[in-house]
Amino acid sequence: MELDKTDRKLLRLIQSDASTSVADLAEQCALSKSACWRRIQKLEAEGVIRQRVTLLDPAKLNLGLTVWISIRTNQHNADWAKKFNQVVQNVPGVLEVYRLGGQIDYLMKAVVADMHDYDSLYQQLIAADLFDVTASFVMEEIKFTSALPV
Amino acid sequence: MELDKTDRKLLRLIQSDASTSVADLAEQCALSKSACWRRIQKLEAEGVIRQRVTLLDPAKLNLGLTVWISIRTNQHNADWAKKFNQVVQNVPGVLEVYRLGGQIDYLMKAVVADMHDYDSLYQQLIAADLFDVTASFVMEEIKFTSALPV
DNA sequence: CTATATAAAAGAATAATATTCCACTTATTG
DNA sequence: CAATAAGTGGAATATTATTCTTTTATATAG
Repeated sequence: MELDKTDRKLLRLIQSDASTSVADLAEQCALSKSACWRRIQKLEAEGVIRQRVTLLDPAKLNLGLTVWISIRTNQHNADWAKKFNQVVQNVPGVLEVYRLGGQIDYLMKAVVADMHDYDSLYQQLIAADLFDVTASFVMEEIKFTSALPV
Repeated sequence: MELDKTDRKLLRLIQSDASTSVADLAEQCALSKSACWRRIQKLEAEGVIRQRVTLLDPAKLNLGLTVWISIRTNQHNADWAKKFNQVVQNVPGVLEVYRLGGQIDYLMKAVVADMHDYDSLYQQLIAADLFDVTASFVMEEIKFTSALPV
């Protein structure tokens, strides 16, 4: 499962555009169509390639406000964690949740239409019994990519 | 540019799998192939659909450590902002950067192999003259989706 | 060094899918 | 109601993915 230079090039290309044809990829990677195709299959089978997704414009869907929510809790037990998990998985608008090391216990990304919409999301969250919640609203998206450096 | 129920269903489907065939999508949305295809084209033209990307597994690419970096600055001027922008755009491993309202000025997501790798990223960043930098390492990814609620 | 085995490659053949085209239906407007 | 526009489904065509076969390269034993 070692990735050579060609695998990496292939990954770089498909990361930024999942709809490029195998023929195009093959040409750019100096491979035949079939060799290129086999490499892609292999990368999928190995799990290097996880998923092909379509990215939408949040603003066009009336989700113009992105908010980062820092959470601290005083409930460090399995039951609470389970409940918290349940809540965040089921609240639409919550896109990402991370458990962190350090001061902040959890970091969460959510998209909402406006402040009023945020408030209703906030109300849903505190049902999970949080200790300290701090919201920071996104003023500007300076960089946003899903492309890992390969 | 109003989205009806069928558009929304279509968007939900392609958000989680960009490789579904038009025929499959058409069936699931109770449309003919050509009607379905035309809707997709329209959504692309309108900019609702932004991009189709391939998501890779960071761990398989030796990028097993995700870090969230909070930044405060005392340089609130255009020159500094421009320089900061330049730096973050060009450092690979930095995937996302947001300018926030509130205590924290900027929030940044980066992927690295390990602590040593993080240190070298940190060194590159402070070249941009930052006031206060706090790193929080991701212990667990509890939720991670690019699918907006439509 | 050659013979042979193994793996990988290219290119042709086929299957699947996307895209276009056209005849027809359904809504809209004066 | 007629006229027009907009949209639809299904067949025709073009493009692309996938499989298959033949060839080429690579490694290894003798």
